[in-house]
Amino acid sequence: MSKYEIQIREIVNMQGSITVLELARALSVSDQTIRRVVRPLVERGEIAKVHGALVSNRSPIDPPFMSRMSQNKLAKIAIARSLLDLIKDGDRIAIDTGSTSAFAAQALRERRYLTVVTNSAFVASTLSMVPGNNVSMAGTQLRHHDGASFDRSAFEIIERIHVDYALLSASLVDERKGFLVHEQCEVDMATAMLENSSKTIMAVDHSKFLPQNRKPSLKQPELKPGDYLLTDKPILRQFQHLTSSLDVVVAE
Amino acid sequence: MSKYEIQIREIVNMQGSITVLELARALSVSDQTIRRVVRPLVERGEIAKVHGALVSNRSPIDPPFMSRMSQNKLAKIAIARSLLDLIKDGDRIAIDTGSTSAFAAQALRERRYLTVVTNSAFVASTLSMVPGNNVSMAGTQLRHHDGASFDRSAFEIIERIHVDYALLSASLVDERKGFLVHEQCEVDMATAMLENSSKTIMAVDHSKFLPQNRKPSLKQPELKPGDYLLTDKPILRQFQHLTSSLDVVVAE
DNA sequence: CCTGAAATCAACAAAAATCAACAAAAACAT
DNA sequence: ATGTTTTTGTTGATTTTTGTTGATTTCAGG
Repeated sequence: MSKYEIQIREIVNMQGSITVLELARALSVSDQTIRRVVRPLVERGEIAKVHGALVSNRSPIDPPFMSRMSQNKLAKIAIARSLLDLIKDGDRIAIDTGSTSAFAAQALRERRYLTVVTNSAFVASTLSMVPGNNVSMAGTQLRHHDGASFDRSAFEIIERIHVDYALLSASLVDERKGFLVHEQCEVDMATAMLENSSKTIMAVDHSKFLPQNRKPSLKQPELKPGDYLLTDKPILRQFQHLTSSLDVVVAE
Repeated sequence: MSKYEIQIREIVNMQGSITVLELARALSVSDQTIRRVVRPLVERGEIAKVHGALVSNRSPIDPPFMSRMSQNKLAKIAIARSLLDLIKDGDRIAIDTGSTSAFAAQALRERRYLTVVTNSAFVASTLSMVPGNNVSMAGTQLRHHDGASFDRSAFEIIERIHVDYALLSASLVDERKGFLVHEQCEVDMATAMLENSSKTIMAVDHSKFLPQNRKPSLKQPELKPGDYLLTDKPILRQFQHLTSSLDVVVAE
């Protein structure tokens, strides 16, 4: 059994399909290697192969449409996978909204007996289906942008439940100002989650370190020393002062 | 099976229809290639083709993972589609939990400016993504069985919002006792929705009229004259006394 | 019923993906 | 260290897919 098998299965099943070349690039190996390690997988019927690509044989229905829209799928899947090294069965976790969290929720279906509190209807729906989980949806009024709630009751519920980890994200990482998002309500929610958790996990893929068209301006709450930063490429020199006190996990 | 199949199915089902040329441009391949790879898809009946374009033959998008579990997919899709004849843009609607409602939510994505209140995280998540909708998730604690909430706050929210239609379902239709479900909390929720709506729509596929292994015993609240019954086969003689005062819609 | 525009089909050449075999590199044990 | 095993990348022959061309069919409007 090759060391890539788990990753490949994960990626194929999450994405629904991927070309051999894309996968080769994603894992930084040659296309021939992909073909080789994939062969036993398709012989065992775990995934299907067509000329040029691999397709999941799990029902084609599975991948959530949110994920399809999103950029940097592979990076986010990698980050979601590395999250599984941190979160164990039975952990309690608060999860914010956003596509990174959507992938995280997908991955966390592998875990059992989680206590989850989230303001994202998508995350809540995904994880509530797992037997043994205890899922709380925080908030009532959902915004259509991402199906998340930021009303007063959302905050009340977040503040009522103390958890082991808060899983947060950001829209942009700025060299000077740190982790930024677009809206004040997101900052407030992140603050509430952070204050009611033992540790915070900030998940940002490498694209968040690059300049963007629509620039966010609001600063996420300060992380504590020992909090985690999950990303998919090594931190560049000019950002390292932001992450020096953090446990940086680089997914690959 | 071509590597484009998943994408094509996704796009066609998502959009409802698309021309061959548009699809060719979308995937940056030639129109000829589209025609070639589409041929097996329409032969297998997965999508339909007309001169110049492809059209989805399913409800607007692939049913969710819940549906794999669920029996009678086709019946439920048919019922969901006929629901679209009742519900118009801008309507306000309360939706209960269950697989019938999951399909209904999928179908209702065609409508805009809906006000939706539901105790199902799946329904909330699905409909909150539609731009223009106003979606409220009722309840906090989700049960893993179906991602629905029946806690006190769920009832408070249902009772706070008055809607045009309550969309309810049942597990079994009994010749003598009428519409039955398994749990008291479901009856309570149905009652709350019914009391805070102008009209009630009861959606039950024909299998609910047949005897079942796991027999439910609790009676749903009484429907009002003029309420709707949506089903997929004509009502048998012995059930007609239950439906005589109702508007019966038989989907096909 | 006829006609012109658009869509489809059939066939062939070009491009891309696959496979098999070998050599280099990495991992392993002795 | 040394030799062995395993894995990986490369090369070139083979197969599959794709785009193009031109002939044929379908559709809408007179």
